[in-house]
Amino acid sequence: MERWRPRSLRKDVRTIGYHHGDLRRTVLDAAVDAIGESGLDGWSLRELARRAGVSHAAPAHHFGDKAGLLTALAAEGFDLLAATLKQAGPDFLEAGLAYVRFATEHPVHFGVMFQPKLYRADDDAVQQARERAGALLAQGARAVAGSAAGSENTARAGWSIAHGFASLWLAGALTEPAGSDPVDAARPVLRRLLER
Amino acid sequence: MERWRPRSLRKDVRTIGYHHGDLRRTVLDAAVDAIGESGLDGWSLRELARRAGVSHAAPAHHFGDKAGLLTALAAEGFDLLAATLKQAGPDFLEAGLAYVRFATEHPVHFGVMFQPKLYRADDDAVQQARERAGALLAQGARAVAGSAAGSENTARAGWSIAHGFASLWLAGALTEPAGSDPVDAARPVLRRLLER
DNA sequence: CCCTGATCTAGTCATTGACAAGTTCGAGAC
DNA sequence: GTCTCGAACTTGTCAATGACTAGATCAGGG
Repeated sequence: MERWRPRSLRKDVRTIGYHHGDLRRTVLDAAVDAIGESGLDGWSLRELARRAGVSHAAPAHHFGDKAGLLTALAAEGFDLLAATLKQAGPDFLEAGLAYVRFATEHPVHFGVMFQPKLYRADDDAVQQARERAGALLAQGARAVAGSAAGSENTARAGWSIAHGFASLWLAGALTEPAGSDPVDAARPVLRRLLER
Repeated sequence: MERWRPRSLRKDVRTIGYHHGDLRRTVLDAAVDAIGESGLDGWSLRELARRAGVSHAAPAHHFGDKAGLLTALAAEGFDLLAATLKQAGPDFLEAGLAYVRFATEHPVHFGVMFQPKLYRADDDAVQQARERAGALLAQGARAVAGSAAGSENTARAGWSIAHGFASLWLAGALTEPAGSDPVDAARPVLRRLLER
């Protein structure tokens, strides 16, 4: 976009000089935007660099390579999910709705998180964040399972129905309930696991 | 791999001459293999061409571009899903298990199908195949929903739990039930939607 | 025998991911 | 104040890729 200028002339504009200030954050946000617009294939590290106004190799310093950037995205996603679940509390229905809310509010993170082949799933930050979110998920699952026999399967059922609804919604497969709020649409569906 | 040879010398090996015979099928299969091995990013049209032993531009003739190939894959996937559901019959549990079986037996197709941004979802072949599969899905859903009020939501719950279980299994998120058969693992989970 | 359309080859160009080497800059040591 | 050092970023480069164009080959019908 903007032509390169000598350092001295650039200093005046914010802190955008040789040191960007928070390039990592900026590139990460640009990636979310780009992927959200064009899908998981419609972006490149170089494009993100252009959006951020830095050289084509700058992002590599922070993320190494493309997989590294997606790894960071996944880790951030699990952290966001953990935060959302924590806020929802231990009730199953609330946890499930929070899960759906997270997925629809952060569709790019959600999409990356559950495609381990896209990133380095064995990364430390990812694993730790995943465990934090997993613990909170288990908590919500226990609420519906109680301590009855087969509680494992009930927990899996809870996770599956929330995850499935969110995935199908994001895929545009549930167009019939119209463009209403996904969380409202999810409520009566998730309830089916409780009532009968 | 193999050097180019005049037509006369190549004819002896199968029907691999200027006309491959069934390049479309071959490339499609190669794509499934490649994506299965390296994920949705780890393949290229040129690599598929090399695997098939044709020039780097040959696949483009059949699919146009990368998205065209994935479009063909998605259409094939919906057809395969329809066939699997048809075989399972109208019972909800059987349909759900068939859904899971399809996803785990054709993980690449499944993964592509529900990421519309990767391909041309408005393609005719895709839409028709999607509708065929959708009709059979609705049939299985009706089995659990009956004609009660809120049957729409019950149907969505059925689809969600099957889709969610399949997705999580493929993502490696359900490692705890060990490497057992995914369909066996799904049975008690799907049942939770029926019993209580 | 030739014509036509489908299939595939060959050549090209801008773009990309990844890497190597050099430059700038901030912060702490002295 | 100056020196040093490491982190942040730039510049340059290369093989690989997607997409496009033009041309070659082949099969079948007239």
